[in-house]
Amino acid sequence: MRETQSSSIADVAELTGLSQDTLRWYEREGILPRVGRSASGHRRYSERERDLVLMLAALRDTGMTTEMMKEFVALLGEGAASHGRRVALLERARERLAAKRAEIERASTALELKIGHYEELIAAGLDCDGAPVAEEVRTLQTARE
Amino acid sequence: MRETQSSSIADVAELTGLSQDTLRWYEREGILPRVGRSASGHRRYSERERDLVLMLAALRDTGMTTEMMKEFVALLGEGAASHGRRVALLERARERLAAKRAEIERASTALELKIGHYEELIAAGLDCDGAPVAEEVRTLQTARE
DNA sequence: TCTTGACCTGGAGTCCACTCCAGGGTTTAG
DNA sequence: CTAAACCCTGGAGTGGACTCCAGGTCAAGA
Repeated sequence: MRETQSSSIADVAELTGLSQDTLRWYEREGILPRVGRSASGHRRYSERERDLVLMLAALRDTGMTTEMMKEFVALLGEGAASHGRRVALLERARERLAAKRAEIERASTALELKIGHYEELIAAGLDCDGAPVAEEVRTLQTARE
Repeated sequence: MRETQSSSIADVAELTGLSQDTLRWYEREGILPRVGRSASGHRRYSERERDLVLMLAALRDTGMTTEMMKEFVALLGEGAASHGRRVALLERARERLAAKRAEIERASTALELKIGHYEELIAAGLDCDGAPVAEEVRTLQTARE
């Protein structure tokens, strides 16, 4: 039986949804360890390497920074003893996410208030200073572009 | 009675939480219309201008882009007839926010799964391939740094 | 008078995560 | 033999929203 097939960068890009440029850039930045090359110097991804890229794509999609991804890959190299530190890293990512969520919720509330404010003004036929709005202006108010 | 006091850029920065550099940059980019100047060329913000900056700071905090802020200020100049278009702009901001929220929720779910995965492995005393982990390694697993 | 401090302008630099490009090699189909 | 695909490297460019800086003006205080 032949060894597990290796894939080209195009295959891995397709598989993971990362662009070829991104794959090359991850390698240059040391986020992804150097991938094997064919005789002609083209990247050939082994199954292990493919799986690693898939995991990195998943971590990226959790909003992790590339710096954290790099740390995570380093921990993978340390085996099972680093499980605790991996969890800690993931929890840092969770905290980042929680902060972003809080930020969004806050912004959302503020925005709804502001939208409500304008809708009230329009409904009441008033301008921002509380003065009534002329009829011919009111017909313009529902225009959206 | 004297006219309402004008403020220095330092005051307005303090009031709005925007940096002096940001205030100057908003003006340069045309997000904020040119502010009045004193005889010596220093910015003097009138009450109206202060309120406008406060509003911009609030819009910024809703995650609006500076481009949208610029549009919004332009609509302010058109008076009550632009209320509808202002609402439309705010609704665009709302959609951006909704998209970001969806993104975060998705990321959050993925992250919880991943954290759960590692916690299970540690609890079960297994490494990623399902092989048992040696006792002396297990004591390292709870280490977080 | 000298210094300090607040402010001015225009331009350059920063961060992040890519993305694009020039210039070159190799492999495959016709 | 040649053209088209595919890939390589190192370096430069992008976008958004600032942030920093050099070099200069101006007013008030010791």
